Amino acid sequence: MSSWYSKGSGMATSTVENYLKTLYDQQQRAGGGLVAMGAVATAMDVTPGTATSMVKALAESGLVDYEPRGGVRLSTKGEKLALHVLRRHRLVELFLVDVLGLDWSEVDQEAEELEHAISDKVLAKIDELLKYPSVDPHGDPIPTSKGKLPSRTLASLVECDLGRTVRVARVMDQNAAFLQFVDRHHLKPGTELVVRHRDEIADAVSITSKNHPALTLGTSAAMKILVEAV
Amino acid sequence: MSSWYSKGSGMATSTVENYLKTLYDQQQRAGGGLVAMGAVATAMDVTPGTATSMVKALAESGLVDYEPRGGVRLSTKGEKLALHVLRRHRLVELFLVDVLGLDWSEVDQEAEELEHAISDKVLAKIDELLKYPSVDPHGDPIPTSKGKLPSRTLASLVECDLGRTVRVARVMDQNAAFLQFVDRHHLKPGTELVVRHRDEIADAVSITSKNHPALTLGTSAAMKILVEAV
DNA sequence: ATCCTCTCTTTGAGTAATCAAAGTAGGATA
DNA sequence: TATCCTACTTTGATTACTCAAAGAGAGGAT
Repeated sequence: MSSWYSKGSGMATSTVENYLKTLYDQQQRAGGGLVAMGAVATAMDVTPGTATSMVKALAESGLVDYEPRGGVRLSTKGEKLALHVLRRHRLVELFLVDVLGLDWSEVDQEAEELEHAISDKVLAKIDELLKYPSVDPHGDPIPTSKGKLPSRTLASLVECDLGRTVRVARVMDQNAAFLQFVDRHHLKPGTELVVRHRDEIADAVSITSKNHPALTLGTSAAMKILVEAV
Repeated sequence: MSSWYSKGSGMATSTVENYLKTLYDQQQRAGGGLVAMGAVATAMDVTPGTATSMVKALAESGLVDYEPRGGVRLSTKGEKLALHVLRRHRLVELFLVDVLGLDWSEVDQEAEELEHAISDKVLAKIDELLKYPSVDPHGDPIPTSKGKLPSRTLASLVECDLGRTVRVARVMDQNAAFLQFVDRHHLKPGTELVVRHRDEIADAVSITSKNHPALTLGTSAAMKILVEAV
C-alpha cells in the first residue's frame, strides 16, 4: 500500500490537507485550469500573503504546480492526496448520519476535524460497516480507496425535463441553513418530484411531489439540487 | 496571556491536552504529590527544557501549580480538563472495540489521535449508542460528563484470596503485546478464574479457569490484572 | 571546604502557519 | 505614453511548539 501520505514520516499536516481539499474543489469549479491565488486565499480564509507562501511550500513538496502571478494546479501526487482526504471526509459524514444519528446539516462541520484524525484502519472499518457506500448524505460521490472519483453527470432543477418525474440525487451546498431548508421541504436525495415550469423573468422554478405541497424556488437555489431520471 | 491555549472557547490544543493527561497519570502513580519535571519530560518524550517551558505556560494559564525545582501538580481547572480528555479517550476506545470491531490491543493508539478531534456533540452520541458505559475495554473507569471518576478498589492477582473464584475487572497496561497476551490466555475483563497458589521465591502466581489450561504468571504481570469478587 | 553529579532552568535557534503592511507586475484606462 | 488599479508577492513579526547546549542550584562525597 502507498505509504507516503500515511502517519509517520512525511505525513501531511491537517493544514496541508485542507489546502489540497480546497484546491481540488476550486479546480472542479474552474474547469481544470489554473486556480487564482485570490480564490485560494478567500476559500481558505487567509490573507493573500499566507496563501502565496503556503502554495509555494506545497509546490516545494511536489503537491502542486505553481506559476507566480499565474495560479496553482494540483499535481498528480497532490490530487491523489486530495481525493484521499475527500474520501475520509465523506465516509465520516455518512457514518455520523447513519450510525451516530447526527443531522445531515451539521456533519460537514463535524467531519472537518475528524477527517484529519482518522487512521486508514479505522476508515476501513467504517467503510465495511457502511457496506462500501458510493455517496455521502448529500449525494456527493465518495472516492474509492484507490483514488478514483466515480462521477455521474446530473442535471439540476434548472436544466432537467419539465413534467417528468425525477429523483433528487445530490445537493451542492454544505451550508447548514440551506440543508435544513432542503430537509424541511422534503428535497433530500432519494425524493421523487416533477419540475412543473420555469419562469426566466421571475427567476423561479416550480416543482411538485407526492404527499407534499407545491414549491417554488429561485434559480440559484434550484441550481444546487441535482436530479437523475427515474 | 490567560487564554493562549484556547481554540475557540475554552478548547486546549492537543499538545496541552496531552500534557494534562500525562500529568494526571503521573499524579495518580505519585500518590497525589508533586510530579518531578524529569518524569514529565520522560513521559511526554521531550527534552527537559521543553517540559519546563511547557509547564510554565500551563501554570501561566492556571492549569497547573508549578514550583521551580520542586515539581508540578494539576490545578482544579487542570484536573477537570484532564478528566474530560480521559473521558473522550476511553469512550472512543470502547466505541472502536464495540461498534467498529477493532482489536482491544490497538485502540489505545487509535484513540490517541481521535480524542482531540471529537466534539462534545459526537461524544454524546457515542455515549448514548454505547448506553452510558462506566468502563472501557480494559476495565478503566470512564469519567462522567461532569468530571467525576468512579473508582472501585480492586485487588490484583498478587493480593486477592487464594482458592476463591474471582472475575477479571481491569488490565493495567496499554501495551499491545501485553494485551494480546492477555487475550490469548483468556484473561480479559469478565473472565472468571481462581488463584491457586503464589510462590515468593519463584516470583510466580498460578491460576486456573474453566475451559482453559492452567497458567503461571510472573509477579509483575500478575500485578497488572485486577479482579473483583464474584 | 571544595568538588562532583544530577536534575532542572535558561538561552538561542528552528519549523509551521499565520497576519499586517509595504512593494511590484501587468493589464486597463485615459 | 503615462498613470492607475487590482492582484499578487515580499518582508518582518508573532504564536506555539520543539531541541541542543550552556548555566545554575542542591545534594552528597572526598
